[in-house]
Amino acid sequence: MRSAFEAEPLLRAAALRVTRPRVAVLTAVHDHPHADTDSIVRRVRAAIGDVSTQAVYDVLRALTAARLVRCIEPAGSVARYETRVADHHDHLVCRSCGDIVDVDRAAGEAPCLTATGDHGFTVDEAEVVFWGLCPACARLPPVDRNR
Amino acid sequence: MRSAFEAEPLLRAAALRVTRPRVAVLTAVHDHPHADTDSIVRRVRAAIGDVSTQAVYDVLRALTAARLVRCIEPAGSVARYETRVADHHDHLVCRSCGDIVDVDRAAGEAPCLTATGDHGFTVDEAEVVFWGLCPACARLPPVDRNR
DNA sequence: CCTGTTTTCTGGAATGAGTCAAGAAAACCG
DNA sequence: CGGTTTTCTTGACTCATTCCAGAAAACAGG
Repeated sequence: MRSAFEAEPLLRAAALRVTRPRVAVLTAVHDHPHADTDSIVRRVRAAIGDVSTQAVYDVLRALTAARLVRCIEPAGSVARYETRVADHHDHLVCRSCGDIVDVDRAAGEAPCLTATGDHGFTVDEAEVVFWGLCPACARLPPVDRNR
Repeated sequence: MRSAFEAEPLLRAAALRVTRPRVAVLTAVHDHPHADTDSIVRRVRAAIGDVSTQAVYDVLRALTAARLVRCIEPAGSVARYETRVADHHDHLVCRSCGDIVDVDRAAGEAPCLTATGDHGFTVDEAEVVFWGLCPACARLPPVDRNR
């Protein structure tokens, strides 16, 4: 699953050292949005051979800090990552199979729920998660992932 | 911190057996909204003596299934619980200290971000989390809880 | 291109929230 | 009061994630 995606320039632009694990992780996340750490580890190993689990965790943390990837953690799920960081989109999560898809947020309505009575908080982000069932799970008997 | 809150009738109304652990857990969650499991365990033990950790987990699951409490899991935080289940409110989370406060959602604007292009999902809930800094942390040097 | 400095990666052990399972103990029904 | 069913206890266990110390790689300067 080769992609024309070029990880190296992105890493350099972010002032991050270019290493094989980093290129592989960034590419894997780009090619498989919403993947969890474990599947990223497997894809990275398939791509460049042995890589320690720790390295992947470190890389994901570095990439997240550099805003090259974004970490999403829906309730009841492990951490997942995506490279779509430029725009502000939200997520749709299937309660049954855990599948996640992006939903564009119509431009103007960004923080449409302004925190009235914000208790003095300085709000910098409004995160929206839509919960429901994906088409496939909707027509199957309820599997009940009790969450 | 005795409260006039009566857990027993709520349990009965939900067709749940009334046990000391259940009453204690429900009361603790009511009195300390957004508490995590560990602090609930400690409060319950302070209230009624020895209770197994497992019992608290079981009770919280039962109460959640019965919709007497709601479980919230902001990214980077352990599970937290609240008894405010009737209305639909959102949460404001401090990036620094993890503190959570409720924000009322103005009536009409419920799922104001209608999932346009919903990929065929059957959406049943829109969850909104506002991220920022609480007043106390806002005026302190950045503690950086890197999440 | 070689060397030193800094950052990253390896390997292995550890942490901690949460779960599983089997039997003992309570609740509730009549 | 029994009998049934549900809940609680105990203790082992899973699994994502983190910590640590040393080895290896990347980059900057010569």
